[in-house]
Amino acid sequence: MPQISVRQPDGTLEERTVADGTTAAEVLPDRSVVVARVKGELKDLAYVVAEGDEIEPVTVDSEDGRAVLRHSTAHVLAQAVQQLFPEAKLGIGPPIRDGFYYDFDVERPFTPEDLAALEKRMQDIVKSNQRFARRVVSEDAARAELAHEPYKLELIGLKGGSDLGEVMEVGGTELTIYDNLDAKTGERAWYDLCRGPHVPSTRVIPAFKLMRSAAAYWRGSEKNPMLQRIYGTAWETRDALKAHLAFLEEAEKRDHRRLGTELDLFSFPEEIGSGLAVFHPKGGVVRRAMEDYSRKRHEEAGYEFVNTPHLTKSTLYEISGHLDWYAEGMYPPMELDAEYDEDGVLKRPGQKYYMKPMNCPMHNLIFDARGRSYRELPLRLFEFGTVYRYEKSGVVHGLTRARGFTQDDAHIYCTVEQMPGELDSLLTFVLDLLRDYGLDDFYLELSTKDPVKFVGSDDDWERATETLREAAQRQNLELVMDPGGAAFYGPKISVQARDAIGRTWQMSTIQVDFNLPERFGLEYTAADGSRQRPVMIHRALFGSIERFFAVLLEHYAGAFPAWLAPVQVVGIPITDGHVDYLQDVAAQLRAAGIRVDVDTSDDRMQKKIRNAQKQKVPYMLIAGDDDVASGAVSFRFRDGTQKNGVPIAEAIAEIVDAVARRVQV
RNA sequence: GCCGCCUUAGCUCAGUCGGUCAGAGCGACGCACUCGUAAUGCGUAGGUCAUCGGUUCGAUUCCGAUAGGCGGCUCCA
Repeated sequence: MPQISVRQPDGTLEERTVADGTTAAEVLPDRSVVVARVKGELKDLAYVVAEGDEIEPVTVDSEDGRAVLRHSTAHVLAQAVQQLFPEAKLGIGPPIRDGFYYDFDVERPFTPEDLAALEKRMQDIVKSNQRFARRVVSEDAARAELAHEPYKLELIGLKGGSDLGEVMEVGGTELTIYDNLDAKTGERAWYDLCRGPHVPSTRVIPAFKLMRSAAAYWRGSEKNPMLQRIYGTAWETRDALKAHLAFLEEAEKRDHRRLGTELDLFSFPEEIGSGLAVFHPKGGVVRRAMEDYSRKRHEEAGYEFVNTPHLTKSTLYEISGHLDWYAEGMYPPMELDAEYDEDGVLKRPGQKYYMKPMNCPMHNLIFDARGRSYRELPLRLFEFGTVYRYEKSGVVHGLTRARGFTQDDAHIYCTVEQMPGELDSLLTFVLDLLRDYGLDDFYLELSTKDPVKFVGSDDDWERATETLREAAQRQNLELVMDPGGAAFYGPKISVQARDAIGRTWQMSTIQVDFNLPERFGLEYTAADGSRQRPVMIHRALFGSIERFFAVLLEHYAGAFPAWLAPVQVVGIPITDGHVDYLQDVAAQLRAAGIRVDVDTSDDRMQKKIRNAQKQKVPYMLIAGDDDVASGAVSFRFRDGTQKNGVPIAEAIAEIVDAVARRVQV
């Protein structure tokens, strides 16, 4: 008669004595409970409770509950695939954010028709109410049972190995197989190597949908064969599924590539090349507004502005080491100035020139252009520096992953002692500035040394990492660790921002670098006359202007706050007779620095409103006889509300004020 | 780079199982309309159906290559 305690909905523990053989399902009878947490571990509801267990219900609408639900749905998918494609070999099938996937080795890739058929078969399996039954097996028994599943066998071989965090198959201390048992006959319909846990039966899966199929390398390595992956999503209710699909639709509407075309902001002409954007006049205005404000803030914060070329001899990146680490990601070099004699024999070797993938080496040369004093430090060099990186063809993605982009790049040279203070004020500066652009929900990520890809001493790394951690902690923001995520030359803090619909984007990065100052032999003269090596801090707030532009575009769904909007005001006359009146108002607005157009087309007034609305213009100023008579204009805002008969001077003041305060309207 | 899919007028997309099938809406332009808060009407112009090559009596339609795009994987200093 085990004594157990059961966590109640109000959080308290209830002591209970239960009969031998009592299962978690029996102590947690609520139908929304899919698994139990026992001593911190998730267990099937079929788990037989033991003396001293603390049993906590995990409901399907909790984070863990959904993960279990999705994982179980992945099993249902795999069963359906093997029914429809008996030759399919199983890869892995874990839950992921918002859903799950399962990888299969199949003769041919899945088609959309296959997915529809699979979804139907999955529904049948769900309806048939198969029970998920856990069974512990020995390694030999598992090998025998799974002899026809080469990938599963490979996983069994890896059991106990490291970095299997995501692999649901063999995570625990023992190997288990889950059988799917028919509700009526108890016959085994399917089985899979899996550490579990699972929902008690397929009937418990309330809502799911297959999303897409795509290829994926087995175990994530380019060297391995490609499997076909099917992505799906599963939710605790039909409404939750519907809400998720609505979210995806909303995200699609906000896609910056779509808005870029619709709002005439930028394009990627095929003639120029993949990943290379041109900004149209309207996009150019937004971009300039973004840059101007950033420039002003940087000036105020003590940055000095520099400019550097787009091209350089290979020497520079040999010194910096970038050619050793990142040659793959650079545009191939141009060979210049080689001379040959009549016989084609090389007389004078050429020079290799590269498009620059980073600004820092150039800034180092500026630091090194003359002797530096400790009195100059911290020296903050800032540049909107355009760089070119040869991104692999499959990764180029609109403005967020381009081959040419402009970094708002600065390098701060300071003493070791100045570093903590500098990092502290820098982080505050970064977050304040991002808030001014309308992002206000952040968390920080600390990327630490990659044990393989790094240079410099462990001491330096440790000191820099600690300093960054301390600066991060002072911000009172959530801090997430990213072990091994640093660049080769130093640890990094990145600022992650959540946008209006809850997606997170990596924004600013701040990196400490002990390496480049050494490679470039950077020095300053200290107060005691000795030569010292500065520490270098790399930082970009936007990351790239193009990318930040895209993030803001999606964040605002194209409806920029007035200070960023390409057209801030559109004047809409009721009839042609009111055009001159509005032109006069527009001239006054223009004199106040406002970007304003008057719609003089021969469209009807309603059509002009529709056009301005579709262009997401923050202010429509409408004027008809009534307004002219009283020296006023009428506002229409993007949300459809209106404010009529506003005296011109007042209207101008309101708009100018909203722009100056950078508020959303 | 790898796998799959896609590329028809400025945009969004019909269509051709190889043979008057090159279409629509929006946009642009023109004419009429002069109108109070999300589409006035009529008309005109626009495409060698991504490019190159092959199969065929005949290709936008089938095949191949290339370029570009999309979704993933890998990558992202």
